[in-house]
This record gives sequence, C-alpha cells and structure tokens, in this order.
Amino acid sequence: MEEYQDHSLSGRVFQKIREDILNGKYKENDELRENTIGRELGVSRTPVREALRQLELEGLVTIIPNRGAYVTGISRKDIWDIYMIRSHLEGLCARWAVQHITEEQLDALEETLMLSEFQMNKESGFSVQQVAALDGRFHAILYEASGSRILSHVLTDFHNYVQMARKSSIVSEERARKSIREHRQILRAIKERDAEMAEQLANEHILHVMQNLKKQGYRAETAEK
Amino acid sequence: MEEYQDHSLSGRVFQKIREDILNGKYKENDELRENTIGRELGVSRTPVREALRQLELEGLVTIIPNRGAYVTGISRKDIWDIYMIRSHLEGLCARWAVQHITEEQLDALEETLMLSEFQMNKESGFSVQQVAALDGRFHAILYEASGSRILSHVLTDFHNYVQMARKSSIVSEERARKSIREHRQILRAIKERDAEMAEQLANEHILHVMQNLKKQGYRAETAEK
DNA sequence: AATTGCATTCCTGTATACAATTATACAAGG
DNA sequence: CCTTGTATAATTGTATACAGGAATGCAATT
Repeated sequence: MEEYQDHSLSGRVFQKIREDILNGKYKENDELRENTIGRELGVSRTPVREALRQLELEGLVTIIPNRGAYVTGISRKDIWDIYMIRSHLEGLCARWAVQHITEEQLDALEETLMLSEFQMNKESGFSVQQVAALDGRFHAILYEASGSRILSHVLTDFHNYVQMARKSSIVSEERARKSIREHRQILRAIKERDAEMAEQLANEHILHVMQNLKKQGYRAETAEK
Repeated sequence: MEEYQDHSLSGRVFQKIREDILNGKYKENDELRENTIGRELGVSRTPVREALRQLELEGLVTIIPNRGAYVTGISRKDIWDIYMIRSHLEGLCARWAVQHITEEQLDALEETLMLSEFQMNKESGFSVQQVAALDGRFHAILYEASGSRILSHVLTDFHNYVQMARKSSIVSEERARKSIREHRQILRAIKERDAEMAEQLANEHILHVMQNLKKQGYRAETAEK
C-alpha cells in the first residue's frame, strides 16, 4: 500500500482547523468564517472552504447552506455511544491482530508500554498528556495491526472524535495504572496467539474505561443541555 | 433537531458523482478529472473539487496530491470485513432501538416488510432492485431508531460502501425470502420490547447474510488482485 | 415600546485567472 | 533498444472576482 504525502495548503488547513476544534480553541457552536480563518492562516478562502466541507463529513463541523459553518457539538451521550461501540469492536480488532500483526508492530506496542510504565513510575509524577498520547498510540498500532483498513478507519475516527471532547481524558492515576496493566495483558495474549483471550481482554478493557467514565456522569441518557 | 436543505451546486455535484460511482459509471481506479466532470455537469471546477474532497473522506475516492482523484477500489475482503463488523453492531442497534423506537418508525418498518413480502409473492416474479432497496430501507429505519447518531452514521456509511460493490447484491431468491423472514422476527422482538432477543436476531441476521456471501467467494483472506 | 420595511453590509457560493506541479512527447546519448 | 534530458501540454492548487442570500441597523409606523 503506497502512501502519498500532502504538502498542500488544503491539507494543512484541514489539519489546523481540526486541531483547533479538538484543542478547544473553537468551541461548540462557534461560527467558522472562511475569511477570518483564511486571514489567520495566511491563505485564501478556497482551501478553507474545502477544509470545512471535509470537516463537516467528519462530523466536527455543521454547515448550514448560505449561512455558515459551525462547530458541531459532541454530547456526553455521543461519547458514551462511541465507547459502547468500541466495546464491541476492539475485541474484534485484537482478534484479527493476532493473525496479522508483524514483528515491528509487536515491538512498537512493547515500546509504548515501556514508555507508559516509565512515565507512571517517574518520581516527579507523570504527565497526563504523555500518558494519554501513549494510550492513543497503543490503540492506533493495534488498529493498524488488525490488517483491516475498514476496521482501522472506523476505530481511528472514533478515537479522534472522543479526543475532541477531552473532558473524557480526565482519568485518575489509579485508572491510568490499571489501563496500562490491561494493555500489557492484551499484548501478552496477542504474543501467545490467543485470539479468544485477546478479544475478551480488549473488550473488557473498554468496559473498564466506561466504568470510570460513568463516575463522571457519562451514560446513555445524558442529554446535557 | 433542525434540518437545512441544500440547494447548492456543490451538494448536487457531490450527490451526482457519488451516484455515478455507486452505479458503476465510474469504475475502480478511474481517474476523475475536475474539468471533465465540471463540463459534463455544467459547473466550474470549484464545486467539483469540493465534492471530490468530500468523497475522499467518505472513502469512495482516493486523492493523490498534485496528481488527481481516483475511484477507490473496494476489495472483497473490505466487504467481508464490513459484514463482520456489522455482525457485531447490528445487534447493538436493535437493542437500542427497543428503547428508542417511535410508533412512526414501527409503522415504517411494518410497511417496508409488507412491501417486501408483496414483492416476493408477485406472480410475475420479484424485482431484485426493489427488494434490495426495501432491505436497505429496513435497516436505515432501524439505524435511525437506535437513537444514536454515532451508531447510525457508522452503519449508514457501511451500507453505502457495500452498496458500491454491488457484486454483493447477487442474492438467491431463497436467501431473499429468508432475509425478510428474519427481518420480521427482529421487528417482532422489538415490538415485544425484548432487547435480548432483538440483539441476538439482528446479529445472526448478518451472519446468515455472510454465509450466503461465502458461497460467492467472499471471505477474510480474499486478496483479489 | 414593539414591530415592520428597507438599505447597507457581510458572508457564502460559484466562476475565472494565475501559479505550481505533473504527465507526455520527442530527441540525444549510451 | 533503452535510458535520460528537455520542452510542451495538461492538470491540479490557490487566489481573486463577482453574484446572490442573509444578517444588521435604523427609521417609520403602529
């Protein structure tokens, strides 16, 4: 599978707006004006327009014809739903990874786990951001290792989406440690080519994350405003 | 939730190209030139560009920077993967639908089923296209009824994607009849508010479709060129 | 004071113009 | 005959220009 790199403005603008939404610079229901953004990024409206259209399809932006583009709100229920869906798919992903994972990917998983454990054992305390990034990386490698571009695509989208409402990343230290231990178990199962075990552990892993989320008021019927 | 209608060219161009890909007018790896398409549709390159960028995100088109846009190939493995994923999610959808479905949606499901059964019992033989459309409609209503825009979005995307490779729509009459009976069972379970049953039936329904697919050479490791 | 009508201004939607990149054709050299 | 270099054409990427809705402000009216 060949990969092509995109040096175009269009792509960079897309990424930039995306980040700014995820970072919270643009908040829910903020209006995204083509001219304003274009001026900020030093480009014309054209690339901005394209980026906004794409972001709409990604679900991050809502476009009302002839009126403008607005940041799409992500409710707590949305996030809950995503985790619920993930709890049905991460297991499938792990199962497939058992068959398709490469040595390089196994090494990469091992590395992120080592780094995670290192972070958690630091005297000076751990960086929440770092640990979150490593968590994301672990799952991203696993998605890739599933050997299914379809499954990988879906799960990656979900990850990005959840990342947006970073409210959800408020995890306790206890949960972080437990999460890493669960990752280690999953990796072990994959190494031992135990598909059944890997699947079960991966699904349970998400369910455990959800239990933590529930404490923070996330659940199925949370309407929120 | 308000809905806004889009009378713009951009939207129409998007739909048109989309259809042409799904209809098979543009085939796998065909190059989609902005000028050519624009001339055909009587618009400038701008709306065409936007449409192509969106289609890329939908997975129907692959854009190589500075080179062009190409119709994305969908392998048999992709389709297999999608059904595999659906077999894990349709059940969840049915389960949620038990809680959220409205009377109107129940009626709509009933109607599609009646029409399907009518089609199958016609003396003159049934229209494959009609039955396929009704099948799609049944599932679409169910997705909507889940009350989860996230789940609905994912499953709808999958449906569109599979529809593209219409190879998969080659179903036997026997399978068509069985499929409709399974739909009826699912509807009954939902009406009786039996979430457990609805979930199980919906997942099994997809697995049955997959069994039929397998006969046609679809499976996990089908590389196909 | 609230509401309607209208003009102005702003913003989006589309077309066109120009720049940058890539593909193509063909000739020169090995 | 195949490779390489170069000029030309074709195509994409971006900026700008113009047309058409939508929002805003203000005055006139009730």
